[in-house]
Amino acid sequence: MVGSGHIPEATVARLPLYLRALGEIASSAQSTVSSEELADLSGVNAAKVRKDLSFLGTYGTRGVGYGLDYLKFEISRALGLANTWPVVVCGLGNLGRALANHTGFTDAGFPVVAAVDIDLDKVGGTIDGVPVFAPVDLSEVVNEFEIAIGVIATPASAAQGVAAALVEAGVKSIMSFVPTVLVVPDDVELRVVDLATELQILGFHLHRSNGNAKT
Amino acid sequence: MVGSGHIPEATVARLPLYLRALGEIASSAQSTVSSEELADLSGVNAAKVRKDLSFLGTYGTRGVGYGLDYLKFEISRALGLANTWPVVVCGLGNLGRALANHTGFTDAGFPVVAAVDIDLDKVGGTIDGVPVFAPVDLSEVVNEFEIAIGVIATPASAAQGVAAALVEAGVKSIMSFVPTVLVVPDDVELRVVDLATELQILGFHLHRSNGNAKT
DNA sequence: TTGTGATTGTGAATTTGTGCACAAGCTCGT
DNA sequence: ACGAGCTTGTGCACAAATTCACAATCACAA
Repeated sequence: MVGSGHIPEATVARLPLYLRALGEIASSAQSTVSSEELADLSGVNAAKVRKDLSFLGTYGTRGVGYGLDYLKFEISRALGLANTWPVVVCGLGNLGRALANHTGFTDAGFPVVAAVDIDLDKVGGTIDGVPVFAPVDLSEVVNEFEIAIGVIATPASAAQGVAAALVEAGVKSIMSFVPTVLVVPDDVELRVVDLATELQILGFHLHRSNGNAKT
Repeated sequence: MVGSGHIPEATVARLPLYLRALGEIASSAQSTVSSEELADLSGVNAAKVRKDLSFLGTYGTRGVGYGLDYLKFEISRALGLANTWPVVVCGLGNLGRALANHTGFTDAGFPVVAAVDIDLDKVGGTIDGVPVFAPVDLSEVVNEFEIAIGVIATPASAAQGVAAALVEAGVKSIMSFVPTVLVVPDDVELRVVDLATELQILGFHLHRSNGNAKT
C-alpha cells in the first residue's frame, strides 16, 4: 500500500473518470469491479487504474476486485465531494449564460448559486433561477453564498480584474474560460479551459497528418 | 538545432500560448522578443520556451532574441494556421448554442459553418447565422462544407453515435464536451473538455488545503 | 580588431508519468 | 484442508517532460 500521502496530479485528474464510470454500473447487480472493467469504462489501462487507486489506500481485494460502493465512497472522499462547493459565474456572455445553466455543474456537486455581470440591465434579475449581481458586490456575494469556486467567462480585458477581485474576496479556486494568462497567488488553484487553444492543437494534428489543406 | 522532426505533445499544447503572446506585442515598436519576455507573457518559464521553440527549428539569434514577425509566422505554420479549418457543432443545447456563437472560434481560424441538432424545429433554420441540419444529413454536410473538425455538445447518450457518424463522414478531429468515454479509431484525434471533471479537480485541492468544508 | 554584455541552443540531471510482469493474497469447489 | 483460478498491489525499467547550467554566438562600442 502506498498510502494516502501525496497523490500525483495525473492521478487526481483521472479520479473523476473513475467515479463517473463507477456511477454507470451502480444500478447493475454487481457489487465489485475489477481494475480491468473499470479501465475499459474510463478509457485507461488496467495497470494505471490499480496504481492510481493504490494512492488512495488499499481498497481492493485480491482475486475479487474493488467493492463498488466502498470504492465510490473513497474516491468521492478523496475528491472532497462529501462537501458541496458553491460556484459563482462571472460574465454572462454566450458562454457565461450557458455555464450558469449547465446542469452538469450542479449534478457534480458544484451548484451555481450566483452570477456577476457588468451589465446593469441584468443585475438584480435572474438567469435560469440564478441571481445576478454587480461586480462591486462580488466580495459580499462570496461571503453570503460561501462561494468556493469562481468561474470566469468575461471578455479577456476584464478577466484579470475579476480574478483579482475573486482572490481578494477569499476564493481559492478559479476556473477560467478566457484566453489570457491570469496571475494569481500561489495558494489559489487556477484551471484554464481555453477553447481556441484546444482547436489549434487539433489544427496542428490535421496539418501534420494531412500535410495540406482541404481540396 | 533539434530540427522539425517530431514535436512533443506538451510543446504543441504551448505553441498557441506563445502565438497569442506574440500577438499581444505586435503593435508595439519592438521587432524582437527574448525568451524571457515571451515566457512572462505566456506564463511559462524561459528555458521551456527556448526548448519548445528549438523543436520548430533555429529561429532565434543569440544575444538578440527571436524576430517577432518571423517567429509568429513559423509558429502559425507549425500549427497549420495557414489553412482555415471549418467546424460543425453537433447538439444545440445550452452549451452547443454558446459554442456556435462563440467568436473565439472564428477568430482563431476555425469558423463554425454548420450545426446539427435532432430537434426538427431547429433544423432548416439558423443559429446566429449558422445553418442547422438534421443528423441524417451529417455526412452530406461534412462534404459540402469541407468540415475538418466536429464539436460534440449533445447529451451523453447521443455522443457516441454522433462521434461514429462524424468518423464515418471522414472527420479526423473531434472535440467533445460530453462527460463520456468516446471510442474512435486511432487516426482520429479526440480532445475531451470535461467541465465537471475540471471542477472536481478543483474540489480535490479545496478539500486538500482546506481540510474541511466551508464555515 | 578585440572585448563586453546579452541571449540562444542544448547536454545532462531531475522529476514525473507509464506499463509490464509477477508475487501476494483472496475465494471457492472439492 | 488444499489446490486452482483470479485479481490486486507494486518493484522495476522505460519514456516523457522539466529544469539547470553553460558554451556558443551575436551586436556593438571603443
